[in-house]
Amino acid sequence: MSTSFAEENYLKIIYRLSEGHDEDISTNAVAELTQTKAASVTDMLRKLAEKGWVNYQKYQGVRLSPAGEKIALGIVRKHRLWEVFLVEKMGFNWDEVHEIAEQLEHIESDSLIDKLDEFLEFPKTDPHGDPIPTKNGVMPELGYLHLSDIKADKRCVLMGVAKDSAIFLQLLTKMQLSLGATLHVLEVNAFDRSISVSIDNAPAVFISHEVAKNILVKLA
Amino acid sequence: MSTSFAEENYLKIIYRLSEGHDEDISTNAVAELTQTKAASVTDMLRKLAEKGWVNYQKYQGVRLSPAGEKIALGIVRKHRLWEVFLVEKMGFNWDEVHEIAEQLEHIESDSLIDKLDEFLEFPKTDPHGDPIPTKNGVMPELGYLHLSDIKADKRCVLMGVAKDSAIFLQLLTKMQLSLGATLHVLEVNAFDRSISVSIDNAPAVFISHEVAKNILVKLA
DNA sequence: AATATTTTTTAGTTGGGCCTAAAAAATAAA
DNA sequence: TTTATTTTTTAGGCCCAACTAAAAAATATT
Repeated sequence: MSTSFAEENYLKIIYRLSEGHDEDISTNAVAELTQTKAASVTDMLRKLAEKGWVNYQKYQGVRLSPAGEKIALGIVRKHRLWEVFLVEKMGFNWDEVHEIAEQLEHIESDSLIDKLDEFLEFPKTDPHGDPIPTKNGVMPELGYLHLSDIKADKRCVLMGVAKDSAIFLQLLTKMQLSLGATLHVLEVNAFDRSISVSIDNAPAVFISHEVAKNILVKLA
Repeated sequence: MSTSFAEENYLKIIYRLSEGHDEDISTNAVAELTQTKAASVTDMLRKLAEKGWVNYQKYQGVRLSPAGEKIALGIVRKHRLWEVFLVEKMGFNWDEVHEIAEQLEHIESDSLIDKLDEFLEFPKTDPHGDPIPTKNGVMPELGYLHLSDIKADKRCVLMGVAKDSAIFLQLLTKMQLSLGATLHVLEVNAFDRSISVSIDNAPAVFISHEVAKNILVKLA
């Protein structure tokens, strides 16, 4: 069965909202991310349920069926591979690629994606450190920690971001925070939960809790 | 003003039908290429005329306005650049890229196309020898001849094809006819207008008029 | 010039995906 | 536990881009 542009977007968004927990997703949550109204979401959920891509009971929220998850993972895979292409081959910055990848993720050609994957030398993560689902629909678990959870005196490496809005990414760039940076957490400031961090051994700077929450690291 | 997927397809098809002559395009001709019915075309032509992209008077046929031509050339430019990408970078054959490029041509991002153009080292033609419109909307005139018009004893070089259906292209490949091949027309056979041609100095083979008509060459 | 044929347009529908407004269900507060 | 609030669904419409069937215009034929 073939999927429309709109259907693919819904499945992708339900997937995103489901990551990391096991509760059903509310109609309103979907409406917010799809930039539509709750009534429109209800319509679409009924259709998706009919096609067997979600489990949906009215007033009970929604979750992806195995078939729906497979489609969603395919879209995420395409999105992230295209992002790698845009940054690595086309010279875009990591804050510029999201909107373009939102379009490219709907291009339908399995052989194109296979060839793109090979051309990019089988990347494991996208430019924001997010894992790229495998061809057979498995999302690798990378198990990164949030910088906001790192204790004082620990050292770690910046592996990814938990948010890819352009203004957030631009701020990181301004602060010299890019993938692979080594971070030495010197102090956690109780007052505002900001942290003092030495980035790549430079003199320490403050990082707000809000920012630290959205930075993913692994301990060095 | 922004253009929908469907509108872009209509403009592209009207452009294609207009190339090389100065008559208005009939509703039926458009219907055939868009794979829709004449009634649907009439609807769309009215809309395109309202937006100022075509000149259309009912029962009189249609032609692109300067604004419409500019949009059409932009689509064709994207289509052909993506085809170069698919063949040169992704390793597709020239008969495999049309459908994928039909999708990619609607991706909206000027900076992406600029970067793609640069990445491909500013190609002048696509994998079928068709000229790529410039960024400012000019279609280069290459002035090739049809192989069917070449006189006996002349030598020429295969520069392009006038049709890009997969079965035609696959036949050419089977016959060792690819871009850049040198062709020596030995004889024009009056009976069926087939021609005897030596390809890259190999022993002569027959090429039907139907095939020769769709091969573009320049004299050597 | 009158008639037949072909092409094109109009009129009326359809389905996809969205909307607003109102009703119904679920949840929170008194 | 009754009432108020929030969330979700239904009902009814809208716009886009397609469709069929019938009418009208253009073109071809006799």
